[in-house]
Amino acid sequence: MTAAMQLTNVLKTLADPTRRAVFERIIREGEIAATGLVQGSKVSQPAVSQHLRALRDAGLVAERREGRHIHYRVAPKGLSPLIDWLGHYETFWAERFANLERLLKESE
Amino acid sequence: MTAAMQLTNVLKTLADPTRRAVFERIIREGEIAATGLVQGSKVSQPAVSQHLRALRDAGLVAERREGRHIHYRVAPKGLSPLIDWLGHYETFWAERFANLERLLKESE
DNA sequence: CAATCGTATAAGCAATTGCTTATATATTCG
DNA sequence: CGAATATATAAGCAATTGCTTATACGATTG
Repeated sequence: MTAAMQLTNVLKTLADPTRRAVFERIIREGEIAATGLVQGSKVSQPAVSQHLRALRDAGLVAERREGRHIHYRVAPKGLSPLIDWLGHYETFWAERFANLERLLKESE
Repeated sequence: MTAAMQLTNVLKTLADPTRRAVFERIIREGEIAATGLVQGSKVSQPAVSQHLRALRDAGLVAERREGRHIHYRVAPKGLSPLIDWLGHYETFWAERFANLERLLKESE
């Protein structure tokens, strides 16, 4: 799996609004079971399950089983391909992202 | 057009590897005509043209007509929806992106 | 003007995507 | 065990996507 492919995966995964909403909800809740995500969702339980699978495959969330429930939480490193890509081209949009490269180095 | 929709557009536009390659080439070249982008591309001239349209619609590139040629260049502000979104959730992946929010404020 | 070059659009098509309903696979409880 | 709960998978389908070839448009040149 090349870096470009990982980046493609992350971008595709976040590009769907419904799936991104699931991801953002996991962020806000910190940790939440799939049931909780289904409640208040516009789509069905299988749809949510499929989105969770996509998020997991992209490395954007991690899961923790607890009895019948599976609790999902964000895996911040999953965003690395995106952050790294932005940082790689930092010099080209220098004004807006002047310090991004330095920031990335600090966070290693 | 809501912020979420703009973000979706940017993510979808960058998620295609061929289109992203076109975007990255424009970044590297600084300014380049569509002809130049077609040369060395794996896909046909119409395909490149369609990708350029998508990039322009997403606000990621700008164009400058010069005779028969149309020169494309990056529009760094097109990435704002993505940067803003990352910044908005900065507190949740605090370690890796510790200073992103401050960075964003500085670059306003 | 006609020919040519650079670019865009149209139409069609195979592949992918995101959803649904139906069903399967855990896991727990009585 | 059997029933109930939590989640995943299967199958099917309409919509979207990215490509192609063919054609149109726009600007320059002779």
